[in-house]
Amino acid sequence: MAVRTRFPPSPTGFLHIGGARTALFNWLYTRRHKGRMVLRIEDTDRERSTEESVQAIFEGLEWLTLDYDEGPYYQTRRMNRYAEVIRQLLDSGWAYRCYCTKEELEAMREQQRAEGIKTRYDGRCRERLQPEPGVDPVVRFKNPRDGCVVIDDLIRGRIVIGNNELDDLIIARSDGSPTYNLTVVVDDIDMEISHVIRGDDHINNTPRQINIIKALEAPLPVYAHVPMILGPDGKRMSKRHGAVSVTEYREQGFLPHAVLNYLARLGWSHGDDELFSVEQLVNLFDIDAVHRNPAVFDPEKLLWVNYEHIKAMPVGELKEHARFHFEKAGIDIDAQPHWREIIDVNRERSKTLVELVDRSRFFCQDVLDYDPEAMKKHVRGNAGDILLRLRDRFSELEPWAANAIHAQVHAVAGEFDVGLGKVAQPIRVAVTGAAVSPPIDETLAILGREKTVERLERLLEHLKTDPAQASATQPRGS
RNA sequence: GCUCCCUUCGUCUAGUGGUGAGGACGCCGGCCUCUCACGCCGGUAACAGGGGUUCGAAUCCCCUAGGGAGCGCCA
Repeated sequence: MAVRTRFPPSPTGFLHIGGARTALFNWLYTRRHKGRMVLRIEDTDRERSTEESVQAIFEGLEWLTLDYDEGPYYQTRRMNRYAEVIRQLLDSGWAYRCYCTKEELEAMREQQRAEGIKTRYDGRCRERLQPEPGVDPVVRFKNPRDGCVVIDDLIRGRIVIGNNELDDLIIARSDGSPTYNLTVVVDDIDMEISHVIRGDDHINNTPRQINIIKALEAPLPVYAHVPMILGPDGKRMSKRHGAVSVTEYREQGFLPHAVLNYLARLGWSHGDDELFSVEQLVNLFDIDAVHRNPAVFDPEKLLWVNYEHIKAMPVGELKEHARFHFEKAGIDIDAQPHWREIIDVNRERSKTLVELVDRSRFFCQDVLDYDPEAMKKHVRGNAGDILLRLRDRFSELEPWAANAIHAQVHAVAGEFDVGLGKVAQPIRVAVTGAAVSPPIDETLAILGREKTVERLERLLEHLKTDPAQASATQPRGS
């Protein structure tokens, strides 16, 4: 059987992490089985659907590099088709008009709750012969009363639901517009969907949809219900759990393939393996290895996966992904002659691209002010003398390379009879404005002689004009 | 309330009748060390509970408990 899947978001918000995983599973399954995936925008809720959401979904999918083979189809453009099917169901006796008012239905549910039974429509309009004047009727599907529906779910196994648990659901509103359970069935049939892979919050809808498909005498797709992603509180992921919009992860400096890697491992595994490229995912993923139980989203582990991807990615590619973040920081990374070294030296200490940019900043931009804490801690005592000596040595150092710089730093430490920290830390403050950088010799080598000397001098100047700081001319302990 | 689904370390998971229950993230020690980070070594920590079946159950069955989802003229 040719595999045809679909990803059917409703454009009532951004593409969130749960939807992204559903899209991913569909995509992986489709690619793995050389099938075709269709994108379908389920926008029949005119009240809540927005064009911005449609764009956000496209953007999210594109960022994640999840492409599709057909579509996007819009349900709002298929209204005539739904009307036709509703007509057909009415004509064949599989559907009927219901004139119950909302008040009447609410009273019925109230009654049922009081009796402790499942709230559902009791089918009271099934036998109605005369229309109720002044009421625009809805159309209900006449669900079978006997027998049961069997779902052979690829993930859950066999699920059996008695028809007596189901009620006559509304397939057309009183304004004639179709509802979800009708449109999804019609579309899946028309688009010849072979595999329905969706969140398990849809399990309860599946038997109803199967009954409609049967009434339409169409072939049934294979179902696979994937477990939900839960927030740290064990509840279903939602807006209040923070960054759930996929594009938010881009903002925070995640690599799209790292997000995919992490998402795939939520509910799916391949032995003890943790890190996968997208290509490996496509080759290894299979739907029956997906678990039945829901998974809690762990931001810490996502960070780690991201870090591993940052380390493994070719530097040129990494630069392209980081460009967005460099630009936000006002840095033209392409203008940096040593961009390659800057990225390489920082990537292995950065869990996100935002952090990579932060750590790269001082290489690309002038140091304008000094962290007071760092000044207090490292630029004191004879630090000024040390910096002065360093400035002199560096000015004529040849060649300007990490090992030569290393030797000078050691030599100066020896001359002043201090530990390496007493030399390296003041340099860091001068060169970065704070107390953190890669190894000082590499850092200076990349920075270049000119900027190094310049920044040493600038800090020396700063010390002269700031009497609060320890001065180069004052002996220690005075 | 009713229906459906789920249940191995805090989290993600390996495990399909015989394991000292393994890995990963995190966390805690130690080593390394010019800061940060890495790396290395070590440690903490789980089969929800109760009944069966079996020579033997994390693995099979039942019950209980807990969690999740659904019960719309939303999708």
